Amino acid sequence: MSRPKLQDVAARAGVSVTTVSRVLNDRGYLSADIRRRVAEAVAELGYRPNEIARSLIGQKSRLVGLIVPTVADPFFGELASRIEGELAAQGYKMLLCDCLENAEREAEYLEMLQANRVDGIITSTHNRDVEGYDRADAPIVAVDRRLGPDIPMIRSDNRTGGRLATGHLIARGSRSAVFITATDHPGNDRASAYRETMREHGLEPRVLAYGYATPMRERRALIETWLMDNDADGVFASDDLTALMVLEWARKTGRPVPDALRIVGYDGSRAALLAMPGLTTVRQPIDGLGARAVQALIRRIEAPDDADRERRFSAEAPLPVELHQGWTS
Amino acid sequence: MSRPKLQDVAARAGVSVTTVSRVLNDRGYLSADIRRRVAEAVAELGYRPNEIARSLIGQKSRLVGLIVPTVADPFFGELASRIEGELAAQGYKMLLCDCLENAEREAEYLEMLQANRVDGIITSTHNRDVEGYDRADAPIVAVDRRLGPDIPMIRSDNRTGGRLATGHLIARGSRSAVFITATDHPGNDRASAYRETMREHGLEPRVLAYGYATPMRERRALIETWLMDNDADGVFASDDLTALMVLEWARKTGRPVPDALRIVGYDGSRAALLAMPGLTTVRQPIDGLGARAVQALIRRIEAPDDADRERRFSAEAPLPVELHQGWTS
DNA sequence: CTGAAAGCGCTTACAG
DNA sequence: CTGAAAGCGCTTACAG
Repeated sequence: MSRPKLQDVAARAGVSVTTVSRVLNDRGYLSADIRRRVAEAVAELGYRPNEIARSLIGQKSRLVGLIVPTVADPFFGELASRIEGELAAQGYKMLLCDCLENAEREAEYLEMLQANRVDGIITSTHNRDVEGYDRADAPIVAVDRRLGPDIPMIRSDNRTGGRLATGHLIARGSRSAVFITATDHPGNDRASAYRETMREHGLEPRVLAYGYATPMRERRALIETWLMDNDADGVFASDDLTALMVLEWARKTGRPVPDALRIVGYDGSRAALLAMPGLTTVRQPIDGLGARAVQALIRRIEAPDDADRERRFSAEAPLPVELHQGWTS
Repeated sequence: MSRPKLQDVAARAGVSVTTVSRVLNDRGYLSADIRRRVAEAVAELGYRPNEIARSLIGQKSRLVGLIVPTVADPFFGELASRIEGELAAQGYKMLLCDCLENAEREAEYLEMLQANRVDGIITSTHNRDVEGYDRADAPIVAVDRRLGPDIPMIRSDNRTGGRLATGHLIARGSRSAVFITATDHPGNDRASAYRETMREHGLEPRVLAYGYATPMRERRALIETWLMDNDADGVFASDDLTALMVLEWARKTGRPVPDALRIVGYDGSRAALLAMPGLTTVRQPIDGLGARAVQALIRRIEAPDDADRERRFSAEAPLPVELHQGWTS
């Protein structure tokens, strides 16, 4: 027999579909006898309400879309994991959209999510010029990304993170640390914090930006070439994978770490620190970012017209980061 | 104005909803004029068909559920990324279910996915005793997990992987290599390959199994204690993160790698190899696993009664693995 | 070539 | 306390 529907349950319990629906949703007064009969019929048939039909009526799907560059990256993987966990706890399901750092795909995903009537969208890519976020009709929350005045941006304290990392490198004796990042644009608080801190100590900042779209191999080649050509006694990498790449390069080329080269990463995902607890890095509160993003989104979903919200959000301080001290610095 | 529906488009184009639907789905003969008028109305209104309504009718949702331990792990993160990419290419969306290695959650997710009428499920956890897979009414495909005779198991060649790793350790001079894994059950081909290979060389196999549910810290403590108490000149870890953990322990305790301790990991995710290209490891074809899992699932979805299928599947060889040689062995 | 009507599986006023 | 009917936004026979 194919999937039982409400009608089948009703027939079996000897009541109307209305009544079954009410028992299932616990609405209105139901006699104990009816409740029992319906419950029995549900159990006997192994009935499960069709959530698609429910969504169609309720005008809400309890579905949320998550757009990330890729969950193959440990930081975004952990972020996605936390967000999904938080959503599940609140009764929401999550559609995963893995953009592979491709702006076109991101735009398509944005369309797809809306066609599937998601209740909201969390986005955490860094593609530029993605059309459609402004005219989306679902609430949106951005993680570490400025998307527009109306879209809450959840983030941790990149400025303090950048200052911590740079200040630490200098305190450990580095005079010519370089900052390695994907993109060096004005909104990159880690970059500006790095520059500020270097200048405050009378040191010359140098930023190496490899670009998001660069494939892994080229990225590695680019960074290694730069390090070969430019003397640096410290590296502040904007993510841990890059920091570990530099560490391996140092081993390969015989540069003693940390004596000749101090290395500091960024993110502090569990996977990265499990693999390499010795890495000095700035830990972002990934759990906190996920929890806050979900909370902000659900607030927007469930109270779309809350006038105070914007104000409260803009008043919220970014989440705190902390320096994890390893042996690489 | 709220979301336009088919009716609004029809009114604007001056045709019936039937006609609009046909234009949208490109069914039957439509005059060029009508096509144009409908297209215009769609564009002007920014109309997007409600996929939920479509699903309700079509009896298919083009939704697939993916159940994994957690995408915070680089292997499962990369696997999820590939699976999602492959599904998207075939016009399917993916609901992510991150179990956090919790069998209860897995059972709930299984219910939820069916209530949401997913067209199929891909599962890749290792929880035991999860009820419900046998009586699920959606096609299921398992990745590296034996779930029952009717459920295709997609996997790479664990046996060869285990032999490669163990044989390599021995060839590099190791006499007392230990195999570290989550669970050491009879179905673990890597474990049996390790044992076989050790015995073939007249060496005594030793397996350290820490258990899936063990939290990270305890896992680390357990492994480190074992290594302290038992002399081993080689480690074959069943995943790269564990191998890297051992590597860091060796550094901390001053054991020269590879001279005193040879280390081989397993999986070879891009993230792990990017972070630590020097790690010797057995690379699984993660892209291939994802592609084959999706292909198998879609075959089941679109041709549910293909009698030859089982036979073809059981005949399919596991995907090949390869040894990536780094400096840790 | 196009439209009126029924129906997908539910929920929700509205009666009684 | 319970049920008949309308409707969520679409698609699909069935007519014309």
